Amino acid sequence: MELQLYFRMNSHLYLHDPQETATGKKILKESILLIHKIGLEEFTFLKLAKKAGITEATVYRYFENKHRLLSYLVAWYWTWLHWRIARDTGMLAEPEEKLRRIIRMLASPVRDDLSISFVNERILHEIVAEQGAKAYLTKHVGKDNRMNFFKPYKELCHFIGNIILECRPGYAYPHSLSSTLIEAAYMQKFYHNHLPSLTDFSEGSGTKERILFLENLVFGVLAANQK
Amino acid sequence: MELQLYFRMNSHLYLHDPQETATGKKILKESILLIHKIGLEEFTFLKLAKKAGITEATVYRYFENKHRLLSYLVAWYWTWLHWRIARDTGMLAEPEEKLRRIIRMLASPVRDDLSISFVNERILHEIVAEQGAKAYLTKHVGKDNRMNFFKPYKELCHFIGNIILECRPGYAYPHSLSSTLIEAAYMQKFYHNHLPSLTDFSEGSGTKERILFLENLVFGVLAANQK
DNA sequence: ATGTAAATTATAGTATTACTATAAATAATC
DNA sequence: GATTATTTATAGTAATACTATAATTTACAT
Repeated sequence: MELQLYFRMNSHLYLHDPQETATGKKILKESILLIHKIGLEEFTFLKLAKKAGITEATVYRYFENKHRLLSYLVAWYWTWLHWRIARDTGMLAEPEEKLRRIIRMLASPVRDDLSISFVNERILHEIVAEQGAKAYLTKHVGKDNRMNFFKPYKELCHFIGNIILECRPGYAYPHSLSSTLIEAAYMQKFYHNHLPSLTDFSEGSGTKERILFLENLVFGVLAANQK
Repeated sequence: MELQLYFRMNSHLYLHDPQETATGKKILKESILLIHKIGLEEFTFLKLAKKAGITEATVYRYFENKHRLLSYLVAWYWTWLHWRIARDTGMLAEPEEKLRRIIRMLASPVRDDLSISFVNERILHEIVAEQGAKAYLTKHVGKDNRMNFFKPYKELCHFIGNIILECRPGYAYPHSLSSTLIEAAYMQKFYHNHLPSLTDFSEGSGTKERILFLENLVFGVLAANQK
């Protein structure tokens, strides 16, 4: 029996739980590949259906529209990353050590061999980095928020915020620093790939330099806010 | 004779220079109001045309599509902000003082009485904050970049990066810190408005707190990277 | 095994969107 | 005042984002 990763998702994100059926899983798997390949704007349910060997109407039975599907995938991603971060920092004693590990995990590309589910996490990571912001940059962000679509992201942000507070009890902006850190990790990667003059990283992967920048940023701020 | 603000824009952004005709200016003015009102997803050239009292085809004579129009508006905005920042920091002696002024300008809402053009800068500022990222979060970001669509943003980023370098010659990440600062200023405002638990700001405008957070961030990093 | 209900998928359609082609009107210039 | 260039209007098309309903498959109780 194969190990399957399963996260219970907010039921308002879907019409029909895609994790429950083979067709649903195929929709998730293929939509990740297709959104990654052609981008959210070009992505349609018809193209997805053809790629997945099902009909358009079938996709509509699972997801109201492509934005909901994106929100689902993004929520799944943050849930997964949070789970991984919690797992990999749990045994560390010092909050500074935890923070260092988190920065490394935020800034590093996802390795393929970690895929133990029907989701290609490496590709999904790239989708989140390149278009994840579109999940909330909408006019209906308030409504979506009231339905708790962003809960996984918020929980990760709080998790990291608490570690920041452990490092510097009394620091006034743990959540703002946490959300800034997460955004900067993904943003700097995007900029380095596509608009490199907005960064100071040399050609190549740049992962190490990005980690150094983020460490310098976070620990610089913390050093300036001594206990 | 009325004072009119005019920036020469990258000619690849439009098919027909909207700043040259009354109809063109009307398109800019009304598109800002409409995108702000209904969001980029719901925004169509037909709706814009009806609102502006012209036909859809007329809009297409000026802009290839709505994404180009957004790119134009966003580029205009960064050009305008850069001009304002250069103007308001030029007479300041100390780089730290300049940086403080820049942070204030990035984090503060735009006041209405500054509108001396056919563009409503206050509304445009909100568009850039809420959906400006969509201008580059696309599959064709590389192509757009090669056509220099993002030059105004890059130039602002370099301008601020140079001031950071004046504060700390030898600091390794002036551009990354600059782009992170700009993004964080807008992002924290968006979060504060729509996903407040990702920040630590109290209800109300939060402008002062956002400025304090950003100052603490930037000057904390700089303090940790002593000359 | 078989009948019935429930779940799932397929087919067919509609209004809107994102354009293009071309005709008509207006303005600019000599 | 005629010619040319510019601008706008009209009319269309293929694709998109859905909805309604019919057909099929699956589930499972007897």
